[in-house]
Amino acid sequence: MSEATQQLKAARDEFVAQWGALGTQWGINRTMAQIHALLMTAPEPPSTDDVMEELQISRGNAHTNLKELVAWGLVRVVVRKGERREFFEAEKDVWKIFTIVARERKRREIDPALEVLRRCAEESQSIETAEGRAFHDQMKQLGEFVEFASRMADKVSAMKYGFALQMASKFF
Amino acid sequence: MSEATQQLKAARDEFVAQWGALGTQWGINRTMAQIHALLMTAPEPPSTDDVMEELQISRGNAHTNLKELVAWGLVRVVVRKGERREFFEAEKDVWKIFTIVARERKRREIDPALEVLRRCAEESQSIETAEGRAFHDQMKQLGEFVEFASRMADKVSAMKYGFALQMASKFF
DNA sequence: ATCTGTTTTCAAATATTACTGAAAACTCGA
DNA sequence: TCGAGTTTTCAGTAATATTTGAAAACAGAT
Repeated sequence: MSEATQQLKAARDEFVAQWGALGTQWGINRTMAQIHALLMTAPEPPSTDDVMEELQISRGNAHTNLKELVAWGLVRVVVRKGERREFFEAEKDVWKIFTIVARERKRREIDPALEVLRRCAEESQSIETAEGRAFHDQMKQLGEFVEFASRMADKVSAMKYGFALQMASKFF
Repeated sequence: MSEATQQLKAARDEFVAQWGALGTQWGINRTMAQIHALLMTAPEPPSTDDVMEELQISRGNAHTNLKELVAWGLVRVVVRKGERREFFEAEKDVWKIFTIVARERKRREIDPALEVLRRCAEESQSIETAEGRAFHDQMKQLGEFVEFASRMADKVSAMKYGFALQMASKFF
């Protein structure tokens, strides 16, 4: 193996390992993040077995996390003609990755929060004590803010990257 | 206990429980989120023992998570004159909560990612193969985007709520 | 200096989450 | 319809994260 190839392998391995560690702090499981890193930096879409081998993980694990990445929309399944098995290709465009992650996190983190806040505000609507009103107000304020944040996230996700950059440069 | 008080207690308990569950998906531990919910809706700042009792948790657990909330800046320690023990008061202003969480998540999630990307881009700088260049470009693009996102987060966090609203209404 | 109520620490116990390995269920070609 | 290659599932196991409980440290009050 040439010097250059070795260097590249080292850099890539580090990226995979570190991205995995980061994933953990992001509330994403380590393996899923590692696979994502691997696919993002793969010259050709790997198969399940390639992933298993590179990361030294079991078939079940590789399969589950690849499926999860596909469910997020961060990875596409590719079928090659004449090949039975599936290959996996990561989205590499940073703005697309960003909008996908933003949408997904909104769906998982923001929408359920809104639901909770709405229900709590509703349930405390009619409580006539001072404490009751304070609680109701708190729920309402939180709910309105989260609603606002949610809308903003939608708007930004729907933008083209160029437009976002342009807007940013105008404002800041 | 009056009807109204019971209703309120029920609503509050639900909020605490659900906020705790949400916290989990946010990558925040359940107890920390529950305590936060409890404090946000407390008419008076509770003591460690109050928290222990309300949530039925151990002293060590209550203590650790209260400290963590204080470290985030979401909770303040209050000392009452003539009282030896400490009471804990949550920040209730939604915009402040948002900016604190944004800052903290940036510090924990974005900054380390930037660091990794920068190092990988640097290490692959000099690799002259096609694959090497592709890897380097990928790292650079990711890095530049994360850098951009990071700056935006800073700017937004530094805004006054009114200004943010105004800006939002102008743009969307 | 000692006592008392309180906070802080941390090793051990528990709970949660992720992973493995192997078997079952597909899929397509012959 | 059968069989080889591949994907999917899942019960058991391993790894990780959280919580407990009890002891140590601390800070006034006497």
